[in-house]
Amino acid sequence: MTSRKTAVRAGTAARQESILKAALDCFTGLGVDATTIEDICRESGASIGSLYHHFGSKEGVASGLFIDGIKRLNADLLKKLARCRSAEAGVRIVVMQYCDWVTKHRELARYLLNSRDIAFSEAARAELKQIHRAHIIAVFQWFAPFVAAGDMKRLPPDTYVPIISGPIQDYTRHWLAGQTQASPSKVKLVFADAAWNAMRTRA
Amino acid sequence: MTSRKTAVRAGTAARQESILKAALDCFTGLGVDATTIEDICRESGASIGSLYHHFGSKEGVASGLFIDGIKRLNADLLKKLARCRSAEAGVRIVVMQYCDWVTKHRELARYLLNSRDIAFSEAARAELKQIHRAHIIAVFQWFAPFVAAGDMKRLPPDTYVPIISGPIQDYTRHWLAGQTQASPSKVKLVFADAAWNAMRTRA
DNA sequence: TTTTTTACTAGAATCTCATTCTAGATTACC
DNA sequence: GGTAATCTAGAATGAGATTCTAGTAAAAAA
Repeated sequence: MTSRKTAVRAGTAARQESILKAALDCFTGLGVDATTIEDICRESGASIGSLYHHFGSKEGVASGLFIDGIKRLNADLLKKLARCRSAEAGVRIVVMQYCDWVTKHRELARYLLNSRDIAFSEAARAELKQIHRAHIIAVFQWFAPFVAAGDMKRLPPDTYVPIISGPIQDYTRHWLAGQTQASPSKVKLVFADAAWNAMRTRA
Repeated sequence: MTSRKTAVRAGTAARQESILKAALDCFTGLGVDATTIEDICRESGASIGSLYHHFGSKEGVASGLFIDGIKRLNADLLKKLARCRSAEAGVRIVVMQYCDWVTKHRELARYLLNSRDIAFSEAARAELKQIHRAHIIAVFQWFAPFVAAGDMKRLPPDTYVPIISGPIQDYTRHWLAGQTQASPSKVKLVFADAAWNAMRTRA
């Protein structure tokens, strides 16, 4: 296979974005199962052929939207984490930025929390796994020095994420699902405290 | 409306169970979206008409399986909780029984954790909400005396479940999704410790 | 510039299911 | 035994995802 210029055209990114945006609107309003390809085409102005050219299938649109959202969420966390200067600040920001991001991007967050990647194609799942792995490594690299210095507990590696992020994710999932609970911003300090208490080594 | 005997026939429960069992097998093996009604019929030996008579739709089968699973999970917890005699034992059993149940009923647990009730009908969602509410009330009634006695922290009511159960649920979801993590039974003590530490009032 | 290649758009035709419908079999209850 | 309901069957229908063929237009090559 000779290497080859892909020659992506000018309007392409815009068209893809318009399809993803339309898909999110439809998914939010009608539910993923109930939205048809035609709905997305109508809402985005793309033709069926165009949509299939760019995404290959309805599942391709769904996983594209999912991957795009996860990337934004992850990037936002890394940006904010980079500004922190202590283990406590880091642990707290993990909880706080999740609250803030979910509150700021409600529809997308609802979609991310309610889609289970199980329904995606093998390829999409592999990409997500790769993205997840890279993100976890980046976050762990940030925290590693603090664990080494004894500022944070040393636990089985796979337990950090559930203990720090599990509670706030569970809470926001219920909030987004429309249960009448206080908005995350009202309780985020409770969860940030809980997370830090679970991680701190000194009183 | 005059009250009226419903006259459910003898083999009915067995037939419904066979359909739910077949559905779980198909969902596990092929994924929910990819399994067809015909798949479930073939696997269960039921006809299309019979399946639709009992469940009304594919979504009806999916939500029936979900509701059935949630009921079992909840009932198992309440049974084990009733045997506990301290706040610490109660908090720990919430974590431990979740681990144990998920390990013992892997396929069903995977289905419960990966289905989002968002896709269900209004009626099914209402029933689930009702079941959830009743269960939460029962669990809170068990814990209330200990909170009143000062054995456990007093927090915003909606934060107890996320803080106690959120981490282990997050962990098991990843485990069931096939990430190469240690089985829940290997780390359940870590999560039980974390949950109790987050709730205890005395050192 | 002209030509050629390739990305991209369009939407009609196809095909895969979920669901509906009609008919008939079986069981509970009198 | 009668009869009214539950339950079983599977063919017919219809909705909608996907495919296919035919183009259009931008980029690369000439």
